[in-house]
Amino acid sequence: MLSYTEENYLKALLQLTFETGLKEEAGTNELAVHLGVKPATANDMLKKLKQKKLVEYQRYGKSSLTGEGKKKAIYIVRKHRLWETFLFKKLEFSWDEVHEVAEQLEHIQSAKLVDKLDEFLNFPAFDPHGDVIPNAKGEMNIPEKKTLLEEVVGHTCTMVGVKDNSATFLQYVDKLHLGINQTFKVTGRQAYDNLIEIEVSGKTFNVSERVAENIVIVCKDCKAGKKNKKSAA
Amino acid sequence: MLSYTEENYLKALLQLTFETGLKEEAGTNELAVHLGVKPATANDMLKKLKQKKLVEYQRYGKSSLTGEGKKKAIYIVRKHRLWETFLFKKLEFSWDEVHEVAEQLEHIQSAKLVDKLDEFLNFPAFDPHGDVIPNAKGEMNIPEKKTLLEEVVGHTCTMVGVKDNSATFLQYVDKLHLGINQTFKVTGRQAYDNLIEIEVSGKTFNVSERVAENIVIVCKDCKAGKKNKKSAA
DNA sequence: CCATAAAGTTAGGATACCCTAACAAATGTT
DNA sequence: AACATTTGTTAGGGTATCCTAACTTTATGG
Repeated sequence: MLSYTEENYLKALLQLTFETGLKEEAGTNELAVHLGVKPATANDMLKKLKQKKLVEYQRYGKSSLTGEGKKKAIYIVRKHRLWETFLFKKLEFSWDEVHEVAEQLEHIQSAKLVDKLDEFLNFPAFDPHGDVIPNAKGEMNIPEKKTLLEEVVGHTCTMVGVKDNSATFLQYVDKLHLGINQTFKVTGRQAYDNLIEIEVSGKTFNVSERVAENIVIVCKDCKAGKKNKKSAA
Repeated sequence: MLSYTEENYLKALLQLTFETGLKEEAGTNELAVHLGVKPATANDMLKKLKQKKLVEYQRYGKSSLTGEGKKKAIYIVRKHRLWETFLFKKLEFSWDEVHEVAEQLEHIQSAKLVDKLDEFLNFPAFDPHGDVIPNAKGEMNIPEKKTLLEEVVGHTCTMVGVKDNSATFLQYVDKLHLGINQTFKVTGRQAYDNLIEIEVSGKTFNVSERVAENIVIVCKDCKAGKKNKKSAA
């Protein structure tokens, strides 16, 4: 059983490496800054987590998660994002309020709770910020985000966010039967006025370029982004 | 801000005094046993909580909560029982599984979360164990429990539990449109066969004595039980 | 290629919570 | 009332997490 604090270090390492994308390792200072502690403190914990075989660490070197450490970190992220989704969808929290509370909820220990929550929310793929929710197997594909404007005709995509947060825009989005986690198909493009034709749960709409460039989506039909399975080293 | 541990001590004191009913004070050893720690540890904490003016404590004396301490303890109980209700009603946990997880969830800090959860659950009055959930004002009336068999005709009562946990019985209860937190009225009693007539959300049913003695209720029309408001000393 | 800056480490100390062991007060028994 | 038992307290120590300050290693750049 990991402590609250140990879990936070694992999550931080995940965010500094795989999630941020480019790097595979993180420095001690960098980690300390991320967690709001002093380098000396982070150093202590790195040694402890190395003991537990959750982190790869060597004196004066960069650190990274082991397979096991990564698996645990992804599980914490899964819980965090499921709770964010719960707060947003069921308890009417706004997207900017969910993070703080989810930081606490992510440490609740109960496998059954996580599974049931996932089911209760209907197995959401993205959280209210448009970030991927790792599935029950610990798989977390990070698809590339783009706007609807950039999507290819014929592809099916999922809305994960908006660029315009105004009430007017959000109401319009709602009218188009769109919303976070809503999956739909781009069925065509009008040659004359460039309107984008989409099919959302059986209904067809035409969307202007102005609107399309403010809708953030991911597309599984396009080349997949980085694949971050728990098994990846 | 109270620590996780401090909160547990306050809750324990509440349970050993007001909740259990008879006593107004608790001893150091008693408290230690309740929390699974040694008396020396409980002693340290009592001194600390006295400093914070949450507990009344004197060397070699019994301890009790101050008004402020009691208010905080009741709030923790409120959170605990709301989470139990959530797990039971929304996530299909059984009544005996909810406690352990709620022990963790009760420490989550977010006033908005508590309010929204309460609303989401439709302001339940009782948790899955039939215990009263303190309301948003910190009021916690502890009504006397009895069986439906003992209820007076004309009174309105709320089901808070069952004595028989068999599937057969629970299904029957369901058929009568009854369940935890369901409020209904006892409208009559058939002189001939002693069946009890109740009115549940507009529908009328006749219940046998056999069934009635297995349904635990509380009645607000009968003399109220102990009233434990946060303001009580 | 060496001096300085940046990054990382160690030692020693603080606090929160828990323990054991020895001691002190209160209670109960006759 | 005197002693035994129960109850409560203190002193001293352990672990986890954090800190500061002094130090070492690595990286940088003239």
